[in-house]
Amino acid sequence: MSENEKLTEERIFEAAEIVFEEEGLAGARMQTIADRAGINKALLHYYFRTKDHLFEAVFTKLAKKMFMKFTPIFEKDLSLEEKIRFFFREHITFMQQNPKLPGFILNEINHNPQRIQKLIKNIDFKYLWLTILEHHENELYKYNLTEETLPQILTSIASMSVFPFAAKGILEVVFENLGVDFDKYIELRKEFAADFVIKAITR
Amino acid sequence: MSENEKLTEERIFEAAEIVFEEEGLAGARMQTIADRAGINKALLHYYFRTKDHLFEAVFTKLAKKMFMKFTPIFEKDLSLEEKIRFFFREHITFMQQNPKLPGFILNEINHNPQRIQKLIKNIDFKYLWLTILEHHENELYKYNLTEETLPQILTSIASMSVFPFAAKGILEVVFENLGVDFDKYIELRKEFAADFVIKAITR
DNA sequence: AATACATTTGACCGTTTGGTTAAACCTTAT
DNA sequence: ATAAGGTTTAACCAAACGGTCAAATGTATT
Repeated sequence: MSENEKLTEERIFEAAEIVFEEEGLAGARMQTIADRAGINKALLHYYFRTKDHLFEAVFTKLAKKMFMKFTPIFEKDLSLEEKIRFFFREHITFMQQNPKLPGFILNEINHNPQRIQKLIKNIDFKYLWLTILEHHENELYKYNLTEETLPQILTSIASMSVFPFAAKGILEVVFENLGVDFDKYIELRKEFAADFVIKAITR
Repeated sequence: MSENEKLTEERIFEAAEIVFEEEGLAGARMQTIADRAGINKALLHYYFRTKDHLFEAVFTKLAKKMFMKFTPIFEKDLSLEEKIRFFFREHITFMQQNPKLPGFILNEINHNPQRIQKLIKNIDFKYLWLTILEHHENELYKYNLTEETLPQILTSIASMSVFPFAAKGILEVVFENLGVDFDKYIELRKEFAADFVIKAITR
């Protein structure tokens, strides 16, 4: 019963993750999710009252899954360069396993920015910056890292890893034309992106 | 009459551009487009038979508008460094005027990759590479530019300019927390991105 | 075995959606 | 003036959609 319940709710949730990720909130159909979970459509509403409830649950979990991959880097005891290399390796590997996640999250946030607000509103970015200051005080000059350059540098790092997946649909077509394999390109990117960024920010 | 026809069709098309760009194919409603164009819904189907027809027309125009901004750089008579600076200035300025375009196009292509195929299938990327070889033969070594690094470098350039707009919804919330203004960040990015890339690829 | 309660289903409901139709309207050519 | 043909509209349609309901089924408690 409680065993079975977990199973059913889990099956629904997993089906919803796949369908929402593929079709988006507007494109997803409750019937499709029910079919994929192998259950009646009414049972969907028994566990998650409305489509919005179900989507909210799925989105929150997936968004956290995504952003959680960003923060732990700040806490590691590594040099800045090692942190950058570590980030690209870990983050790109994670996206290899969830290639549709970046596009899904970016799109849904653009369609409804309030959704992300409550997820990251309680993160204190100023504190994060102070942590960097503290841990890497002697490296700041070497990398020309100031409070002013920080937004540019951080978004550059994020873009280098996220963009290839957010633009996967285009890149695969372009690469085919060039005889380049997308998966190999991604594998190479783990190191290329790290080299690229470190070279760019080192004085 | 023919004057009026142009006007009506144009009004519909412009309304459709806005609605599709904001809501996406799945989220857009024909009624919303009709309202925005100030006409009857039936008139929509008189000019563009189906929703898919209308979307196809809008998407093709917008996608071309976007990709057209990429190609002319190859033909300019500038040094590689000047080309990179020129690209970021022009491309980011274009996106400032169409901030929702990148997210829209990326998302729709991910949801239906065939759509982009016929748009860029006839572009010969190998030829583009040969053009670069020819125009910048003596600069290739300086920038460590080879047929193998080209995909990594080109996607890095694209990501540096496109990502901030594709992730606008997230960045605006994060920046608010940091006391950073998105528009000022974008203005600064035109030069930062160029410096960043040139520094990264110069030996 | 009987009660109570949670789970699952098929049938159903009201609304929204993309799309159609027949008639009204407008413009132009004769 | 009127016939002809393109343009615009209100009313309508069938299908798809999110959501509900009462009944059926399963499960644990006494």
